[in-house]
Amino acid sequence: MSVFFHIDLDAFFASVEALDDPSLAGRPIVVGAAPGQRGVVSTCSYEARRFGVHSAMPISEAYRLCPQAAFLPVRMGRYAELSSRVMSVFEDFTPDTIRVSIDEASLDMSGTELLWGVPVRAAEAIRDRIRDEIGLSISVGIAPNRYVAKVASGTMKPAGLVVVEEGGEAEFMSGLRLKDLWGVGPKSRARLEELGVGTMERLLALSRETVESIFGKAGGEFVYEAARGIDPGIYASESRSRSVSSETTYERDVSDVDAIEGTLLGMAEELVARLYADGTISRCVVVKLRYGDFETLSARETRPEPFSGSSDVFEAARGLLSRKWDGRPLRLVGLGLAGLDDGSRVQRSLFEDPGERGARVERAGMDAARRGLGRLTRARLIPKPPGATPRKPS
DNA sequence: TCTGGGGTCCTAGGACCC
DNA sequence: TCTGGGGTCCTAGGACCC
Repeated sequence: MSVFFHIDLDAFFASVEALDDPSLAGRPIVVGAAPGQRGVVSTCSYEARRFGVHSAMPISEAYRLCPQAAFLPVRMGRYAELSSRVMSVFEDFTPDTIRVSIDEASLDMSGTELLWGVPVRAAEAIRDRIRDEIGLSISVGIAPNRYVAKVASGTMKPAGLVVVEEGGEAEFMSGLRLKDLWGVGPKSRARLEELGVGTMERLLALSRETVESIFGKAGGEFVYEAARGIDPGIYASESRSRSVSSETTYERDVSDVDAIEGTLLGMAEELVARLYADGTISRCVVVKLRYGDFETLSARETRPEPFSGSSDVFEAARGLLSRKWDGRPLRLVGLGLAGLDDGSRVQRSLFEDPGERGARVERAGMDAARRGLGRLTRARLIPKPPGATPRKPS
């Protein structure tokens, strides 16, 4: 018999802020952009939610709804630190722990009853340890598969503990609202509603063929199975990341090409450093642009051989920018490296590449930076883009 | 003063090859 | 005049999630 736990940290970023500054406890907390800036709410405390504030809401609106809240910046490093401690508690209970994101994990607890007791007891033990040792609150969903456990964990937040017994998956799902169906977002719901399918009950009445005709083969299969509590395999893929990216929304729209290229160069260096640190390579670069009216487009280039360093990436990005950008002021610029590979097959050609010297110099710079010897920065990065300061990547 | 940033996966069309 | 079918790679865009 299979038993999976899905564990979510409640209002994680906001809870960490309250933990680190007890004077905030019980107050509305909004973590995200500063009021007055361009940006959104990243996470908010339950006290702030009572005012209608929620994740992804424009910060200006959050401020309008709840001006008395504590508005705090995202401190990703601190959250990552606590996240690791939480994950290692999970791993004390089962080595089969998948870290789904910074604030959630999926645990295979099958066959652990002799060690930890029945699932509810085990969940309580985990909850108590996270509370006593770290000071954070969790919600747990327990179910015969990872998908239903995930959905269950979200139905009684905060501090929830929801158990779905073997064989009860379909019934559990049928009692939910359409919006609780993980993987079916606003666009898909709107589509269903146009077709008169506004409830889970109506969705369950549709045949597999009908659902596939609405969402296509893959999407339809997902929705059909998910609605019945059959795990569509949401955590099946391997965890190695397939792309890295960085993007910046300017405080004011920018049309100065030097400023935009300066942003891209900084991103190229950051991304290539991450690739080196992970020992991966990429042959595909993507540039993303967003105009003032929110029109968003992207351009990409795939090469036969991996990029040899950040100048290589930057030059490709510059080419894509000149090809795609029409000169209107940009709200956002982004850079990504896709199709990541561990490089084992192409390692030789990478080292024989003429750009290799540059790459080696760059790696030396990164190593030096890690040893605290300071970082070699290209002159281009030093002057600030006039008229617009890119927000610090966090 | 509306609308972040970092990811994943899917689709659809075109190029190209056999 | 009509004109295969499959497979792979690539590109651009979009939906979704945290």
